[in-house]
Amino acid sequence: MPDMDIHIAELAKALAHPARLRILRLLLATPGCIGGDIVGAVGLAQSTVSEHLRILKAAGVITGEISGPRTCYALNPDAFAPLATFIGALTPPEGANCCLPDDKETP
Amino acid sequence: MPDMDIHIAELAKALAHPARLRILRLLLATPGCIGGDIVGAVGLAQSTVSEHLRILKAAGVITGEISGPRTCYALNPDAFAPLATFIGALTPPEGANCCLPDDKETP
DNA sequence: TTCGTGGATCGTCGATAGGCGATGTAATGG
DNA sequence: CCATTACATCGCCTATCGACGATCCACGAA
Repeated sequence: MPDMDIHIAELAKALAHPARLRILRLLLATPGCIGGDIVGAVGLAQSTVSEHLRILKAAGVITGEISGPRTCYALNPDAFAPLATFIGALTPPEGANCCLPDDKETP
Repeated sequence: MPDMDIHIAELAKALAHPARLRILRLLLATPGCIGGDIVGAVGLAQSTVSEHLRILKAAGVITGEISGPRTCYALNPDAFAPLATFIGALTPPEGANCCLPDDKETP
């Protein structure tokens, strides 16, 4: 049943670009609703950023809600579950750190 | 510092293909050392499978050790850590499940 | 040494992704 | 009403991916 694999591969593909990772980090760091601020932050053309947003939205990892003249993007954390499960399955033995969200790394 | 993002993107790209996911599942399910059995299992040409293995090896997610006439491939679970961390960071709020690789959720 | 086997590499093809500027389209502000 | 703002979409181009057959290479066996 390669169904799941295809879906997981699509999720991974959505993450397979630095610009999209940066966009996701921005959405994570921004509580509310940012629009074209993303364009300035990633340093790419507006059309390019719009395309990346479209890809992320198509993969289901973000949502875009039109709010007046702007569009409000937000993370959809649930969408990552299949990929996270897959990666978790590959890491049974030495994944010593379990669940601790230690933020103290990268001092 | 887009260093990390580039690395994470490479990891994600390694997972961004159903054939490679299948190969990883095979390596997970196989304790020892399989060689060309992979070719038969994924249903692609030998050269194509070899290329996928090369991509996985280049991303550092598997290791290939030449053992006589064959090559022994094995998972490298540690390699997924940066990607797993990134995905984990995107899932703070409603990700009630912490670390469990329990497959019994999905209500 | 010569063979046969298991992988790796090469060359090539069509398909897709990534980037940009230009243009299209709603909704707001004057 | 028209102008502006904020995105989305459209071509167009280059670069990379994915797949294959053909070929090369290294080792063990005869």
